[in-house]
Amino acid sequence: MVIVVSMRSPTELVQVFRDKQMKLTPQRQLLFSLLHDNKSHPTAESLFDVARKQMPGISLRTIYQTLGELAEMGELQLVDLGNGATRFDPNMGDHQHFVCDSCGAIHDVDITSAPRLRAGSGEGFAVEEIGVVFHGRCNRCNTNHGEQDSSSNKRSPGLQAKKQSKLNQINKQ
Amino acid sequence: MVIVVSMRSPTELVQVFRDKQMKLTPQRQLLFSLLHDNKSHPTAESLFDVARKQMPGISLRTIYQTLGELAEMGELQLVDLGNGATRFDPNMGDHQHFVCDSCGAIHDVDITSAPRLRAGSGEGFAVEEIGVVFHGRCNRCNTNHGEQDSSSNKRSPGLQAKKQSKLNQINKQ
DNA sequence: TTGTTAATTAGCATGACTTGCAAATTAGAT
DNA sequence: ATCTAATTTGCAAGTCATGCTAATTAACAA
Repeated sequence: MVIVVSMRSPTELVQVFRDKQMKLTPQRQLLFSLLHDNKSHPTAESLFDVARKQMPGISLRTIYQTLGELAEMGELQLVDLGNGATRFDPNMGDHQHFVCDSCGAIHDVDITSAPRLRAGSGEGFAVEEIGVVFHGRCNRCNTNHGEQDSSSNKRSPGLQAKKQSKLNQINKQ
Repeated sequence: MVIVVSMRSPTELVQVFRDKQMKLTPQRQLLFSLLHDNKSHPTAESLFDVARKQMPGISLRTIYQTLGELAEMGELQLVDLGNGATRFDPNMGDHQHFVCDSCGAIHDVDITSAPRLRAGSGEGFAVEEIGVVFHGRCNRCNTNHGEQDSSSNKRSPGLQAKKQSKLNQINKQ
């Protein structure tokens, strides 16, 4: 049983925006469609690149703006995996993420396969949210190759894992 | 029973550096002492500020450099809480972190109060490491005030929680 | 103590990612 | 068609971290 919970459909979002008296600009509608059912955990930049193909004049600033609004409205999740840029996840279901430290791939992890956490309460904290990120090697990197990623990737690749950014750029092509 | 696992003592680190034929500069030794038993989860900048008082000429670049080395050597942990700058944690014990979304405080959470996770394996991933960050309100913010942090702090404070940076600067004074 | 040298530091430039700002544009109402 | 407030653009600026290199210096040897 796989539960897929994606962001509202573009049509539904149109309604939400109407209700909030927000303008339905073509830029916003384009992003609605690009995000719908999008499981790639895109960054603002990667969405920008895709959006640009359909709407050459669109601004990266607008991408950030709109994504920020959608996040505030609870229509998508911001995911910070501690590496490069913020990821945007239209999957609003209760799930976590697995990051392959070898190829940089990001996969959703069904929260049910991880026991529900309820810690910290003993220490007097009011825990409202728990972020979990799994690190390791994905299926492909684990079986296929022993090489993959020659450079330092053990852990702490220099504080900032710009590795990720590089990998993204490579993967784009 | 509270298990405290801190970084090696300055004296021990001196030995480690000697063994690795690394120079024992006063800058490094100062950082050894500043990090020892440090439970404040400092950023590079905050360490810089403290270090500067004892060694006015020290460079922020050196702080980053040394912290990076210590992390590579497994002497301290890099902690990315998804807000502002990277945190440095000399506590190498198996623990996680609680972040107060109201005041920005960071507290260690004993991993034993959270069930050990072993998820993702079902999906064919080789999980090597799991990062968990608890969000909520700390004791003080929860009881004392209903106000605290007037500005937007609900969640997604604009992708990048520079809030944290501001709070740090305030707290320094 | 002095000299030698490779490691380290300081300082500035640069880079990645994100936001602030103000002028120009435009969706939606009249 | 007009009006106006919301939105988009484009660029400047900010934060955090790293690259680079000249200057400095710890550690070793004579």
